[in-house]
Amino acid sequence: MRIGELARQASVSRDTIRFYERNGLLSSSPGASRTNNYRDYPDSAVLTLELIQEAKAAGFTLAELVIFLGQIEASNEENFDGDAFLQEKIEEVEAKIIRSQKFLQTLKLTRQALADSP
Amino acid sequence: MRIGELARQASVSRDTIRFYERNGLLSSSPGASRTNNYRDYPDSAVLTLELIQEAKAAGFTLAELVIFLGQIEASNEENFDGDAFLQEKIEEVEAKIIRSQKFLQTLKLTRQALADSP
DNA sequence: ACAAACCGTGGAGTTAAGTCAATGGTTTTG
DNA sequence: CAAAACCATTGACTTAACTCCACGGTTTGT
Repeated sequence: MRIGELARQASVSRDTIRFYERNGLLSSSPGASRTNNYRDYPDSAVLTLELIQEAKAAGFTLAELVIFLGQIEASNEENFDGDAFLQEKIEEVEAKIIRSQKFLQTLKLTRQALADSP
Repeated sequence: MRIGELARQASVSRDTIRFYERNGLLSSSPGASRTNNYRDYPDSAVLTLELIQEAKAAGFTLAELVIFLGQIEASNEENFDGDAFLQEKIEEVEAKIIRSQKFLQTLKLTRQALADSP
């Protein structure tokens, strides 16, 4: 599919897609046409973009995502130890979720206090 | 307490504290001394800074935090409706936690796949 | 008393993650 | 077949959230 369609399906801008691609988070084939040089994306690119949104929500930077996505690629290659990286990131995300939940609780309590007082 | 001590206790830099204060997330008394103009913070500032870290983990911007902290202040003032704001933010944070958990799951599965394959 | 450690202000610089605009091709559609 | 819609590249711009530096005053430890 072409960039506009991908942008619609994944709810991100075309500029963002090109930006991600420049930074190695996504790739496209050069397109079969030969009269143009439009990017051509596989359907799976939608999933990749969704994964990126999830990762960002979890506090990942794009640089970390590049590593993570590379990890997936390399997972059937030999002697590459991404385990330490993954373990560390898992702990970071867990910690972030805990803090987010604590803050969510604060938000809810505040709302309650506001509702009770006026 | 003075800024350096607060920085240590809350694990943020002095520059960050001054930056937050410039942006209305924190306030200090001018200090009793009269021979200097060192900032003086109440012990509660540590808690405020911790709250800020939680809020950031939950995806709040500092601008949103200014509103939220103002909301707390205003909670015993009359006819101010922060409820809509709070409700919206609660939903955003809940959504963000869900996405983070999805991504956490992906991280764990990836780690498992990496452990199983080599 | 004097060096080390601390504090203040002002302003410049940095990084991440986009976003926008200009220019010029290509495809689709009425 | 022309207008509308799409695409590419380049490079400048933006915003948030810091971070650093220079300068000069203050406190504290020895």
